[in-house]
Amino acid sequence: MLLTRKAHLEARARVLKAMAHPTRLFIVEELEKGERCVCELTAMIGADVSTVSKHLTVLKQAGIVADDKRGNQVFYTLQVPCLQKFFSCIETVILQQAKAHVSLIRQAGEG
Amino acid sequence: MLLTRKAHLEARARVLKAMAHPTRLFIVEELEKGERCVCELTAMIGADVSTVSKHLTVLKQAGIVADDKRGNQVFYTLQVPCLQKFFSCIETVILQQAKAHVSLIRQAGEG
DNA sequence: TTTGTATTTGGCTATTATGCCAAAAAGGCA
DNA sequence: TGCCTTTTTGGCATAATAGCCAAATACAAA
Repeated sequence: MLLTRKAHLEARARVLKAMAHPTRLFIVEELEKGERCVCELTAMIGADVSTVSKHLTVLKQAGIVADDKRGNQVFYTLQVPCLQKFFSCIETVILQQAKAHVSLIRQAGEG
Repeated sequence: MLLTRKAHLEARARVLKAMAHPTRLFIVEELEKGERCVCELTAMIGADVSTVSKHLTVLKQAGIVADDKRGNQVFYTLQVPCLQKFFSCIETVILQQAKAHVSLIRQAGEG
């Protein structure tokens, strides 16, 4: 074993944490289509360039994306090959949550 | 579509964020083996009961676990059926990260 | 060199997360 | 009822995160 259990849990948590932001999830989804430079992502996201740059740094430090400087632009690419099954798991949670909310609303209506 | 894209990204981020902590990942892994009461989890984790209880609340609000009160104990169960493929994806990121670190160390040694 | 574009970094503030202790709540049992 | 166990909640201190602006850096082109 390369990692103790605690270290392994911490490593997993770091990766999850890096993904756990709407803007960073957007970036990840966008990069699934192909590489994008910071300016393209910034235009799509509509936040300050510095904010987008910092989000990209978070993803990069987690090993989720890689960067490639060409000219005065920096292109980012996805380094994770398995996002589809990753997110299909999260979808089940979201669906369950939605169902639970509906149940609560119905209960409230009945009460 | 039930959710707009932004709302959907936020929903995904909420689920990921709820998982993005070593202690909560530990709880999730433990609950894969079966239901556990708060006192059992607390004994294994070695933090204050109130801390563990708050972590469980986070997981519950994200729809990842459910609770069942029996007597004066509360048992928690996992509500996510697909963790194995979920984590196998994260593992690839962790492995890539580890390889990247090794490369950096080698480069430093050569320099 | 000078200017312009693209990106990162520093600094600041506001918000949120974490973990402990103390106290409250809820149930079991004498 | 009174006491014990289990769990949650409130409060607090500390730390981390997010977003913006301004400044620095890097490269290209005139």
